[in-house]
Amino acid sequence: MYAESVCEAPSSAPSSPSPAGPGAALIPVNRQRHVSEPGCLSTRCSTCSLRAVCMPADLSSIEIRQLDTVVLTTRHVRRGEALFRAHDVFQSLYAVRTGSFKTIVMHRDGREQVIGFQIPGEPLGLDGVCSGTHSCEAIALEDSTVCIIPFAQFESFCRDSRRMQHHLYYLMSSEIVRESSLMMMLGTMTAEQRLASFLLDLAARFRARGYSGAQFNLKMSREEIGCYLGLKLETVSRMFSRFHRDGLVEPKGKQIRIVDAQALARV
Amino acid sequence: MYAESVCEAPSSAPSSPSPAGPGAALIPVNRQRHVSEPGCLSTRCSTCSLRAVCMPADLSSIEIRQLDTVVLTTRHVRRGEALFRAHDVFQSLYAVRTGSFKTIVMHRDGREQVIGFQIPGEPLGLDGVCSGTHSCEAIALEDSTVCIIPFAQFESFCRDSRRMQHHLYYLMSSEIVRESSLMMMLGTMTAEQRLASFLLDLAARFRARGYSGAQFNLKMSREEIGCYLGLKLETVSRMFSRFHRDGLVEPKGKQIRIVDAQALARV
DNA sequence: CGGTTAGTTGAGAAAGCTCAACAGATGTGG
DNA sequence: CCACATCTGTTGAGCTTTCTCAACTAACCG
Repeated sequence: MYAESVCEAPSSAPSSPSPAGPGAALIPVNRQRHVSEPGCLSTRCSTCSLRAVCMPADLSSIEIRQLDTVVLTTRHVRRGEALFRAHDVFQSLYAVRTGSFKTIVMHRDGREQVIGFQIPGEPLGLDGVCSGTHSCEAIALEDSTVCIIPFAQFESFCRDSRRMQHHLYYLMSSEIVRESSLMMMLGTMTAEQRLASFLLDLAARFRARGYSGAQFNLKMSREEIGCYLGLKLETVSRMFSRFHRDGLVEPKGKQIRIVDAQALARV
Repeated sequence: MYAESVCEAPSSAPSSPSPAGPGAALIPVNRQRHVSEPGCLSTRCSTCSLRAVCMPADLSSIEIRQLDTVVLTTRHVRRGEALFRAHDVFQSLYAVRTGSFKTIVMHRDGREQVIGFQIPGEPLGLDGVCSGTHSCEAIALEDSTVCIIPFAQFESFCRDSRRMQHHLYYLMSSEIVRESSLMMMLGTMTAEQRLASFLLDLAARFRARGYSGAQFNLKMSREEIGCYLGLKLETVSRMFSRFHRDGLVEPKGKQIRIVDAQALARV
């Protein structure tokens, strides 16, 4: 996890054996026995503390109960493993429960571009809806868990619930807007500005989840950051050093402390 | 228009007076009187030759009739004018009928990034769904016409028709995928490769509409192309010259002839 | 027809890349 | 628990690509 104070399976998860093999990593969740620990993620949407991030705020209790019947399973993905790969058949959307992912698109010549980093509460797999196969791949940056949202069931739920319907539109349109502003970054910004806006974006997302926006752990390498920002890892490293020298950020390897967010925004 | 052989209001449109002032450019279409000319765009979806590009292929006749009751109006946008601007309230999706558009996102400091060029049959406005206001703006590259798809009505139509519902998902997800591959381009390609893939993409889209993929008119300036590709206009111009010298493309100003598409794909 | 805009080309500057050396962190097996 | 290997990150030097600025030409418009 990025922040220290998160309660579910923290760094013990990496060493604990995955309940299912890498081939069949679907783990059914017992919906009756599992009771959410205080302040923790539940295995059901109805009691999950991330629901506010992941689902619309104004669901009725009936809708929430119905949601529990759609989102029945979770899946663990070990660090470095893929949740899905390009050309995999699209069957489900996913929501990050714990851990984090990168999504990448691959050019035929092997070049890859990281198109996003996903942290808890964020959706994965929306790219698969249009063609029935995924166009990008999602790789876990650390041992992670996702909720599985089978698309067929979710769709029929959406036909019943206008709010859910809207939420699905919302998710897809948000992804469109997110990617637009990323294109703006790639097309018009200097290396310095790209890294600054990356850090501020991450900070805002952590803050929205109740974590510190001023201090967090990057789970991705300098190379992955570069791949996301359209830069080489050396350039990313240099920019971190520059921010450090100028008193904007205190990077200790992957541990980042944002010292002067205003200045970072002005870069 | 890009291709010469398109029948509806060709280059006469620019000089013909807009039926409504620039402020209130909504033009009601009389659904009964207007009959589609042979091979031409109709003012109704049921008889529109672009429907195959714009809507799902397998609509029932009932659905098509219902579509006619949703898409009632078109709007003319003069060259350089905006169909919508950032922060405008989102009310409708649009489909380009004639002409072409660019969509741009603006940074607060005035920098702008072109995030797409839209030609007939392509959707506009999907960015507005998530927040209720548009995040980008759509500017006509030439005198153009769009079909107006009021989102509220379209949504309720989608609740009745699973095919339309799917199509809306399809449109949004396609936009996500399109933007991903654009990010790949901006993040990993050289100037030469960017221009090559831009030309090949345009060619494919024209071909899909029955126009020549080997020869077409660019309605956008070198500067706008640069803004899309994350390059300066001089660089775009130099790359055109290089392609010309190498016998890949014959550019005569805005008139482009692709001589060696294979080589272009190999760049 | 003259003024304006769009496109081309050249020369020099700058940002970011490549290659290389090195330092720290991490992990592994003895 | 240490030694070694590996991986990740930092820094420097020189190079490449693209940008900037400028001059010039072509196309377009009133």
